Amino acid sequence: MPSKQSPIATKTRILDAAEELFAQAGYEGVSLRQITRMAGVELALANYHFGPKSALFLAVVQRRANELNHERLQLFAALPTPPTLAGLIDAFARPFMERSWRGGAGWKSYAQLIAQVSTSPRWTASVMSAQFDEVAGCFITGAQLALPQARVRDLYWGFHFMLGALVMTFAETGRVDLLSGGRCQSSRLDLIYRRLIPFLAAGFERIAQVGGTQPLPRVTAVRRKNK
Amino acid sequence: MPSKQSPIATKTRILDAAEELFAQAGYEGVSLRQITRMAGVELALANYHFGPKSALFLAVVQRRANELNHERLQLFAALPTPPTLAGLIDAFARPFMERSWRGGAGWKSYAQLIAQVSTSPRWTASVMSAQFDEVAGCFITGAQLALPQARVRDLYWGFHFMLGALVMTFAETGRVDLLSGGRCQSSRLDLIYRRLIPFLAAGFERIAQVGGTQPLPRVTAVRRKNK
DNA sequence: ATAGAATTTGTACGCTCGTTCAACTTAAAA
DNA sequence: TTTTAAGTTGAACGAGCGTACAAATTCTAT
Repeated sequence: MPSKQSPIATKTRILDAAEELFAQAGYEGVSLRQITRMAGVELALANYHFGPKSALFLAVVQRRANELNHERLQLFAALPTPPTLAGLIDAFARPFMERSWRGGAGWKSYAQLIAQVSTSPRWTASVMSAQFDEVAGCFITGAQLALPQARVRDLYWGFHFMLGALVMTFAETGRVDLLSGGRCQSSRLDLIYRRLIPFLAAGFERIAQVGGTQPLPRVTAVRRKNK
Repeated sequence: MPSKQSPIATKTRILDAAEELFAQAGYEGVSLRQITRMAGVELALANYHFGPKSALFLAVVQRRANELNHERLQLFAALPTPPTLAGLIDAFARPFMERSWRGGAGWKSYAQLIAQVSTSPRWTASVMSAQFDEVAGCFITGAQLALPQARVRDLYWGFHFMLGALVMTFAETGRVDLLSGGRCQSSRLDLIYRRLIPFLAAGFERIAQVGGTQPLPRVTAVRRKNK
């Protein structure tokens, strides 16, 4: 006796389960059987609604990407001209951060999933760039206004470093919890955020000043001597 | 006719192949058959030399971790007292960065593998913390000397952000290449490094000053209004 | 030279994987 | 009410998976 509910309910349940499991174990680490079992639906429904596994994965990523991009653009538009650097960084980071913090378990899983996808070369072009690079371009444009003396290339690198710090935060691996003996908690995204924005703003400002011209500390020579 | 060579040569070939493939597709994304095929050895040799697949994965991570940790500690010891902040960051980042840059394909794969492992909750405690947290603790100790006015908790968060930027760089996903239209190249780790160290040093300094007390830019109010 | 240990080979087992499909049930349109 | 489409079910397919093991080979020490 097939218990037929609204097809969008079925699709949502599959997406939710896939989101959580993919975030925990990665694309190949999860089987369609695990996903449909957690979703409480039959195996074949995954294929019926989404096609092959890879398309389901893409659907999981896309579902929340649009909402994120939309709000980021809204916040960009609401900035003054020229924007402050901290305001620009906040406008980029806050939509994701706030949802991961209090948007429910789904958004938390999504953030962890994006964190893993961001560091894997095989998903970069097809998933990350395809979904997020348009808005990233807007960020760079805003950064040029906020730091007009900076060279564009340095702003790209700043964006790259910013992404790294964000991604590491989203991942919520709990490593800093272990390392600090509990003094820091990965789950307190609000406390992290208060430090993240000044950290990144200061980094951008320094990069805008010195670019790639700064001589590096000469620790290498000492290493050679000791070896 | 079994072509028997030195067993350490066999083990090395398996480790090299596993390292490269794990870096490309993750733990579950690679089969022992793929690994042994690339290594040019029989399937059963993987089990004979390393035991189950999970032990092979751990062996891949451990092989280069010891060398890294050792040199990091050497560089720490060679720093003046108190260390400069940039020197401390350099001592932590350079061993990995320099090997990933010109240490050959193996080190490059290893860096990409560590980047993926770093953002996956399931490997954090058993792999990342177990291998690298002792040296990470030394970094924090040094940071306390370099920034005596900072609260320790803020230094942990600075370390967390630094790890994120490092990991994103190691991943070499090529995303910034796409985003910048070729103006930036993920593979030019030397050029990135010149910007990474000042970026991180400035971030640490700012965090040491303001900690979590900084009020955030009030973009949220605008968002509410627009919605 | 030969015994014994270490390494390599080839094959096989049981299991899970993604995908497919015809039959069946439900909802909506005529 | 009948027709038609959409959604669901359960079973099956071939393929690849990690692991195990006895036989064959090569090295090492006596």
